[in-house]
Amino acid sequence: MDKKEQIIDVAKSLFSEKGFDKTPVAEICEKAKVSHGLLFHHFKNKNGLLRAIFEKTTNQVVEMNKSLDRTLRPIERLNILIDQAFDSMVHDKLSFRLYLNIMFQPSTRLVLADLIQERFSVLLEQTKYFFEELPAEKQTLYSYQFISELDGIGMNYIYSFEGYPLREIKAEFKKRYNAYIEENTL
Amino acid sequence: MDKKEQIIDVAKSLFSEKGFDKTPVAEICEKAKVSHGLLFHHFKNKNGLLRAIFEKTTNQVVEMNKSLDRTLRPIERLNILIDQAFDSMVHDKLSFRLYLNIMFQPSTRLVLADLIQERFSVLLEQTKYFFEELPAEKQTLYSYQFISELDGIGMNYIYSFEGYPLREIKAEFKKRYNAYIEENTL
Amino acid sequence: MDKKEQIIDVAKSLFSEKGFDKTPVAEICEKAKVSHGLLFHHFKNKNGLLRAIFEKTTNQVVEMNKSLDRTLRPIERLNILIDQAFDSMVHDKLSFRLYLNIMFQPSTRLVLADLIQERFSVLLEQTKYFFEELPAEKQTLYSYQFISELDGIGMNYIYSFEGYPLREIKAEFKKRYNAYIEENTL
Amino acid sequence: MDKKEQIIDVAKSLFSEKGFDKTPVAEICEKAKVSHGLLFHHFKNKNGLLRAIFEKTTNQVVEMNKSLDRTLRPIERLNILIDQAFDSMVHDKLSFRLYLNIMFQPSTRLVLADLIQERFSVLLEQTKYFFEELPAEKQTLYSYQFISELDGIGMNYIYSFEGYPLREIKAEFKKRYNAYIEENTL
DNA sequence: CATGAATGAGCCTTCATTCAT
DNA sequence: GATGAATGAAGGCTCATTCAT
Repeated sequence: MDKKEQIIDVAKSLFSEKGFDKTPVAEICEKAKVSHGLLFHHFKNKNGLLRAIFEKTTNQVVEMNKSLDRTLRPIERLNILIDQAFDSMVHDKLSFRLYLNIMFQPSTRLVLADLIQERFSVLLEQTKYFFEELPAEKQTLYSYQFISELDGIGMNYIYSFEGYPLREIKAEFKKRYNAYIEENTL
Repeated sequence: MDKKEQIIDVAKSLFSEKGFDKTPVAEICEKAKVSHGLLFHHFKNKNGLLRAIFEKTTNQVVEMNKSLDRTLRPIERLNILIDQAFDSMVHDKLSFRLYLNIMFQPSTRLVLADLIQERFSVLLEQTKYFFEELPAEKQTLYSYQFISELDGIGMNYIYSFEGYPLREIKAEFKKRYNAYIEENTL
Repeated sequence: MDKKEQIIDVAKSLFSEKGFDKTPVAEICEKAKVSHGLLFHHFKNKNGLLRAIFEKTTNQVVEMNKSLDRTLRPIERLNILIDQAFDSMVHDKLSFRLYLNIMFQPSTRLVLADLIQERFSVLLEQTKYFFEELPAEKQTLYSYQFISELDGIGMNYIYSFEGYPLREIKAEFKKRYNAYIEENTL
Repeated sequence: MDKKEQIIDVAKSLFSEKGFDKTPVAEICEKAKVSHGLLFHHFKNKNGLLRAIFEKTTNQVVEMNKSLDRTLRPIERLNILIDQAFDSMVHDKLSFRLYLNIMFQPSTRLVLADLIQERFSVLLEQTKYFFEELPAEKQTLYSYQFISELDGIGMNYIYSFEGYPLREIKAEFKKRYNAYIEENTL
């Protein structure tokens, strides 16, 4: 039982649930059954802990993307990714809430500025790759649009009061991006 | 110069810039040139101030919507609203940042729970109205989708590192929602 | 009973007795019967409190000097000052201990750098004035020497283990500086 | 490369530069490239390390004194010692700063109480020896005075803002103590 | 001799809120 | 309406020291 990993897990969960700023270090220690000192032994700061979490999550996202079978056609890979994306909205709300919390809290955003920048660049590149068969300017446009819409859907779904038509929205979403690729591929 | 209004303005600006939690009441007082006592005379507490700001903003959004000329056809009203929405992303980043900050900070979200619920309902209803000529289930679907995508575009644009293709995305967005209406209207 | 002044008094006493770094703010508050918050309401920092104390002491030293009757001859004024200086070693050990503690703790020295610089300049100027009848280079030399020796005597006396011959050293000290003036005045 | 000696050197340097209290053991370990465990293996605790340093320095001072050629006349030995003392002010500021820091920090003073007492006694005895040809009460007086003045000059020089007339002060100092001996020796 | 994970007490500081004037 | 001194709880962080390996 690696205590460092334990701290990260507990912290991620608490940050997601209560927000970074509203999570006392003391509570993390308590829940992770770890002394105060140890947390600061492994992480420079509360901020440092946040960075560690963010980096870990970025890696997971990138890995997920890399794992896509490159022998598949773009449109097939795209559909797999869309499935994964919507799946994680449903099954990994934790990560998504934390992501939203971090992104729109100026203080944390600042702390992670470089990592956010980096993650976004990677994501953008990987997304463009789905549209590789399209003209360059379309690749960029659709990528930004793809990411934006996915974010928007996620953020509305995650905190929605019942009745969010996720299934239908996903269907529509999938249909549309398939169309983008197909119409330009003819 | 109404001091109460002054407090609201300063607070809104600071909350947007630094985040609600990271804005000390003391700083609001200082910048608004008002004593601590006065602020708490006008607002029950810091949360009360936030609620006042949120309510005011909700009203403005609703007013904006109501002001749409009801003699116009839905598709025309829709296009006007889309223009307004994208315009405010560009010219009123303040409000949008504050909105995002508040929505995804569990603590503030809780404080405003009822107001958020209310604002969303109103927004959803008003949006459905654009799609009144479509079948009911489409109205709901497109409304959720419309709001989600707009949020997603806004949040990515507002915090983007240069190069966000807002103009093109807006064009695509407009084209698409026009199509939704037209194809179902035939 | 001005609470701010109360804090200063208690702090000065504690800083002197235990050293600045070893004096918890909590203890100052406790002894001054003042809340934690108030201390930080009046002083920016623990450092700010130290600066306030130092400034106040500097003013007292300067006032003491200014109060010397300017109609007296330099040599008379000098003797009065020497009396005062040795008196305060005996009766105001508090200030002297604090002074020594502050001066030789790199951290506090840094915090007070500008104030130390300033105090020293004023002291040097005022001291030179005693030797105004002497050639310029002697004025400077004797002033530095005067201050240095007084510091040295004070610091050895203040923490000495019994038996420090303060009286005799003072006599010798006085005799010598009188001689400096007289021999050059002929 | 004896690690114990290495620790002492690094610690002495850091204590001098930042002050004992403001030097974390961790930093000593880091700079000395030694683990925490090892430091506490060699020294009982941080205080123990300080004591080791102090004792070592005392020995060096005493050795310096002992090395004076006993066949020389007191006045000659005195002049050699004065040269050495002023030399070390210029070339071994490190030790002097540490000495000052330790002496006037109540906490460290307490930790070293016995060693300080001891060092002072030895120093006083050795100093008296320079004045052996004088009457007993003069021996004591001049010794205290000699030590005090030397301390005062050192502390003002070591932390002076440019322009300290060390050379002239030394000349005056030497002249005076030579005079003390000569006039009493006639 | 050597390492470094782990502990826990203690300290400075922030900040929303109250209340006498 | 208006002020600002005063409160007190809570939080982040440092650091000497121990101990299993």
